[in-house]
Amino acid sequence: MKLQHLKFFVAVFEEGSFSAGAQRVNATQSGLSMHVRQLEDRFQVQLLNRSSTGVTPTEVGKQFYRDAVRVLRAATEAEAKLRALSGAITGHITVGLMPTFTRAVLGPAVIRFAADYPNVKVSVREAYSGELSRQVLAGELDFAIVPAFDSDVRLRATQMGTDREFLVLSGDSSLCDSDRAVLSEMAPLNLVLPSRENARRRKIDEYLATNAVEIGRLMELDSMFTTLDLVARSEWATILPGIICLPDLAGARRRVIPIAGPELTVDYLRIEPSSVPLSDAGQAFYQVLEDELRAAFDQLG
Amino acid sequence: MKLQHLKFFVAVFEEGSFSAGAQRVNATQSGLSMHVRQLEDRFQVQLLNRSSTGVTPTEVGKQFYRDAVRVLRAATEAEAKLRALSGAITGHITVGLMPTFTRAVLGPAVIRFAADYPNVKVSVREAYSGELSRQVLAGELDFAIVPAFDSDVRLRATQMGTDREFLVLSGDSSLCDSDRAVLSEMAPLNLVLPSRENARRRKIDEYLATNAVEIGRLMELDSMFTTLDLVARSEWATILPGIICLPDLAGARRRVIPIAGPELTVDYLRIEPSSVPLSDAGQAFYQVLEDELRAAFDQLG
DNA sequence: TAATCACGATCCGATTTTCTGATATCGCGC
DNA sequence: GCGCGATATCAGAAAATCGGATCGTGATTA
Repeated sequence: MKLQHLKFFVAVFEEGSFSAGAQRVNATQSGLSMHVRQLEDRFQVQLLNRSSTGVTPTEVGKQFYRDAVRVLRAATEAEAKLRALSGAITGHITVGLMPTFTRAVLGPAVIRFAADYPNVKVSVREAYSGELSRQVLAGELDFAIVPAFDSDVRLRATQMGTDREFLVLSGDSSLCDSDRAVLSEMAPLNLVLPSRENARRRKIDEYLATNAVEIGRLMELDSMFTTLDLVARSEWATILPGIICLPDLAGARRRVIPIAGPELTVDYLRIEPSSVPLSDAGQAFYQVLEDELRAAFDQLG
Repeated sequence: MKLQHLKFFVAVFEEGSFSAGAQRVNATQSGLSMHVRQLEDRFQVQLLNRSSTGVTPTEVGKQFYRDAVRVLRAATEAEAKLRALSGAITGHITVGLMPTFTRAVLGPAVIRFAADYPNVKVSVREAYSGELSRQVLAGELDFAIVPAFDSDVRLRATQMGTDREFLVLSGDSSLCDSDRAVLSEMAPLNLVLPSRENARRRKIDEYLATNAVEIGRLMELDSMFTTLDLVARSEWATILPGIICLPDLAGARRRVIPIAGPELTVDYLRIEPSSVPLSDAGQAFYQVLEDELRAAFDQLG
């Protein structure tokens, strides 16, 4: 089995088509067909069900996909580190992160990055999404991670992952005793939320409206730490993405309950100027961030 | 970069020689030379220092080695699972484990194995090493994991890993307040140890003798659970391998202190009849065990 | 000091694998 | 029944891999 087999299979799997997969990896459709068939023949399994409209994975195919991406991830990481150690990756990158990232993801990421890429200097700016996209447009940042994307042709956006939002209460609050928070069925909440300039806020407002959630009092607070502190020691509640709740999951100061019926989610996007490609150093740092984000998701389950 | 590059590099690295590495992977010396050189050229790094007596890795080479084995491990695991899912791996295997393994490693291992290899039935027998090697010789076990190896031509042994031994005391004992236990400098200990038939015991006796450790009273107990219970609620102490201490590291009932000055270690070996090759199912189960052992080592640090 | 030995680097021809582009085939909707 | 969009198949070209022979180089030995 070669890496090529895995790479091609993953491309077909993700695109749902041999032809589309071939485009993505700059190869021919027949090449991919052969490779996947070789895998199936060698191991005597069916990975994909072919039809004239494309392909759908079998159960075995889905499981193998997970293993395949793990292998590919490890391989590209090994390559990246080697390139870094050769001193080829160097420079100074400046990235912007939404406050969510700076609590649970940034810490481990910078530690690993500093060790693996000794020749790269990193500067991190923290701000909300509007300000971040402005800075990216102004060329002040190599890239930024933002929760939502106000489409702009001058920006290129790539999806990084999807997180769930959680209801956060003080540890001794009696407002909710279930392990899923159905907001529309709860007593009117006193909510602390970020201001309307915040991209997440807009999505939350929409959710509250469409799901007929009753709100008691509303406080606007654009400081993450103050919000967390306030929630811990009062009956005020707030709504936060999963990755920022991680440190609270174990502790007792705050209770963290997934929002259900229906779920409320946040998408994390990377945005960068569409005119200039991301530097090697920037890509490397993004890789590490993404990796840590994935690790955080795994902890959330 | 291809898997072949990694496989060849790892072979050369571990054997410390191109020629020896070539033998191991059934290839020619020139082939390995080319592959490693390609890696070095492509990434502009020096991985190995060549001399006429063999090769020694550079710092970069050592780091890359770690990444390389991670990739290869992931790849072989993916292959194994695929083979398993095809239903090709089937049968009934019987393995023998020393009691150490049944506490921290066996649990996770059987859960994973049952999920990944639905067509294989596993039976586990628990016994001390002498009894286990007898059963392997009698053909009653596919393989066994034992702490030491009384060389016997009818058995093939492969090293699985090396673990440290720890001194285990009750949680409120005052016998040792350091985070390393230097036995020769401590007050005479009351020790609970397995009987002399146990292979670990022989190594412990040797250690106590050569390091002039003073022993107070000695109790022989061949039951792991009774030993743990006794230690928790009395001033008796015992000596146990790291992986069996894992569940105690967090708790307060027992204190677990690494033995130092010098270290005391255990080697885990897999033994099987040298006349018959290990079945695919047996190899698969061993892989999972090894993987969990490695995970346990990682937790020990 | 010279012969020997063990090892890695390099070269070249034979072989095998891999990739492509064209063509055949299939299933579905119209 | 026909055309569209999809995959499978095939044969030739290109590329890589492999293996044996040869050369250079240190360390060791007589």
